Amino acid sequence: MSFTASTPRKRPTQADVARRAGVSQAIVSYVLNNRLDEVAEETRVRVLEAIEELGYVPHGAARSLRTSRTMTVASIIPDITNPFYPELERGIQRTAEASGYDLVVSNTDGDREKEARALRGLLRGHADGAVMLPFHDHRELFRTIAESGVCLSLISLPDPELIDLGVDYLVIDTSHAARLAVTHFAERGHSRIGMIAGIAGTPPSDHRLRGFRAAMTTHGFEIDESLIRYGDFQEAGGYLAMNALLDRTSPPTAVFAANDLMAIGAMLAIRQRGLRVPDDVAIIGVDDIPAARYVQPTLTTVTQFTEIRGAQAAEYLLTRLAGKAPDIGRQSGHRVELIVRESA
Amino acid sequence: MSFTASTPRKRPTQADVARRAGVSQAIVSYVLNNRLDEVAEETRVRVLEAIEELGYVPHGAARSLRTSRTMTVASIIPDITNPFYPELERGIQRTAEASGYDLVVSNTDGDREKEARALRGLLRGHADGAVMLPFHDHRELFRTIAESGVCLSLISLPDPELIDLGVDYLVIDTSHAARLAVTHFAERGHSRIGMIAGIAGTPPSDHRLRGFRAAMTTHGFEIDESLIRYGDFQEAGGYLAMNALLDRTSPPTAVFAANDLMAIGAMLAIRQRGLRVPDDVAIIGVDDIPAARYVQPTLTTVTQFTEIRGAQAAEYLLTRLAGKAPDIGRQSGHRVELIVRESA
DNA sequence: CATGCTTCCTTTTACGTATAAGGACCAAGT
DNA sequence: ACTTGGTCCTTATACGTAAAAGGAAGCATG
Repeated sequence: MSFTASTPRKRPTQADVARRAGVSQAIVSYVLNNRLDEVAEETRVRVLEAIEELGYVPHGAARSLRTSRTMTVASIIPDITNPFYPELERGIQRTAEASGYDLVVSNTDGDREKEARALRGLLRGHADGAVMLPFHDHRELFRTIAESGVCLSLISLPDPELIDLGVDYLVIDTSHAARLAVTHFAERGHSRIGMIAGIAGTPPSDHRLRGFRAAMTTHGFEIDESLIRYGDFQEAGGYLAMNALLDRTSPPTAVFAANDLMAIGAMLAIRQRGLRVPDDVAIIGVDDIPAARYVQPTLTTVTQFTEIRGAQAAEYLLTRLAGKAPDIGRQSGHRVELIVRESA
Repeated sequence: MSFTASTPRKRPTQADVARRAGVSQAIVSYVLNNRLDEVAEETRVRVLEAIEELGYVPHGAARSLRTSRTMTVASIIPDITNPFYPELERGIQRTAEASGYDLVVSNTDGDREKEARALRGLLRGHADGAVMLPFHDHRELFRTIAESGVCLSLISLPDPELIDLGVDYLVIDTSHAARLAVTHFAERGHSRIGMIAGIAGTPPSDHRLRGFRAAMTTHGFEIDESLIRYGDFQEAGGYLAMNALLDRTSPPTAVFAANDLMAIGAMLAIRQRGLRVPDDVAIIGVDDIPAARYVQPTLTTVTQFTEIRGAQAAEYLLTRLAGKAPDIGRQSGHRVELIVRESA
């Protein structure tokens, strides 16, 4: 194997630029950082020309070693293939880029160990801060991270101790989504209502399940535990869970799914049995993913204003990075809203 | 605003660890890099204990300044909200993580300037290499990047000059996808075939359009230019384009959409007019996104084996980063396959 | 004419790491 | 007794940058 073809021409440094412009390295640094008072206009032009000619580009690692800022923010989310998250992501990215930050995305699959791994990456100084939607409890790690000066903006229920450490929260109690769904079902005369929860133990599933139970009780409906099934937040999980529900001697007339993907999977199972949505079984999901508008029948769902929320979480982070945030973490709730389409 | 609450306890360095363990900083570095021959077992244990006690974590920037390796790879893709890309992404991530690399995702919106910006990020040394699906031509920038020693794995048609510089290619000529679609339509007796292309000038659109024209000619069908419309690769674009097609006095009996999202949008437009798929208009898409299985009717589409392909592109990159690749860039084509469902 | 103030440089330092180079000590070989 | 060689350290250096500190010249001030 010869190495004639690929001669990684070493990239120029400020020192190279300085030599070419006939000044010291410091001057180049001053020019790059716009310390206009430090350098004469004529010199500045000469330096800029040298930069152009050599194609100089600052060395990120060196710069952040010196400044202890990386100008990147991390985004730690469970599953990019679930359409909910890219939308969240897009909101985060839009906001981060507007402030000149790069974005690093880590996909955790909702796996505890992968979440921890991504968080430990923060300790290595990969990013100045992170927006995260955690599936698991990482209080200790969060603590260490916050204490080491990395900013955090979490999309979850707030932890008072972490708030004290300056962690911001976008509170995401989607138990209310369940309430909206059950109320809607009730208004349409349903009382035998089932639920397809998500992965047990994860916040998005647990909150919605809790809200479901509360709402059922409020409306005076009996909660039949056998009408509560669990899925994997994917179409397949909704499909399987729905089939299990339909196999019962008295299946539910309405089902609330913890997210849209599972709702869509559930509708498929219903149709495959020759039943109709919403006449035989009504369905409501959560998230309002783009596909909700394009399935047949179109999906009634609870929107969380996903992209806006991502932007908001990122906004928290960026103001904090800019030093414009209070010492104590902020928190804000969010609106959820039922979008009535054809499925319920 | 007081700063008592947030006292960013400065993170410990190797020097701190060394002090605590009663050795020099160099020894700590040796321990961390497993230079077993350099340090006595007893000392090693003492150092490890000190690391544990202080919660030392290596400083990424310092490390990569020293080693000129960042242990991260970048992934530069047009649109994370299009379900096609997260799947590609997942393949890339799986492969990268298996080799201990972190992944940085940049979303370009297919925008020329954003693509260029992400690429310039590579020059700053953000990553050791990148997997990219470019929408635009960046030959000069690619050249500079490759010459500066950053590895590239591109998902596009190969550029001979860049191949010489060691850029790997996953060739993605989806013109063949169009051929499969047209042939399938022909077998079902269609001859008045339209197409919903994507954003004009982008490779995914142009290739498929070119393939479409070629296939139409092969089958001896007349190409009615007014039956070729352009969309934005989103449902909305497909919806609008299909409406335009249906407004014609003699609409097509079959339509090939450049991707599944537009195909789904097109089906919605058809249904809204009280027409049926595939009886009145047959539809074929490209990508086989998850939703293709869940729309009604289910979508006939051409799969590109997306996740596998992402993994393959990443594989190219990683072997190169490991120094196990030939100087000259590699390239491989890929299989595409028609998946016949209900829409055609 | 000393003094201070500007203006615009240069020199120097530090960030945290990896590693080359050098040194101290001890056992073994001649 | 002196090299020789191994083992296990320490010291020193470089990576590329930002910025503090210092210095030289020119000009105005008293």
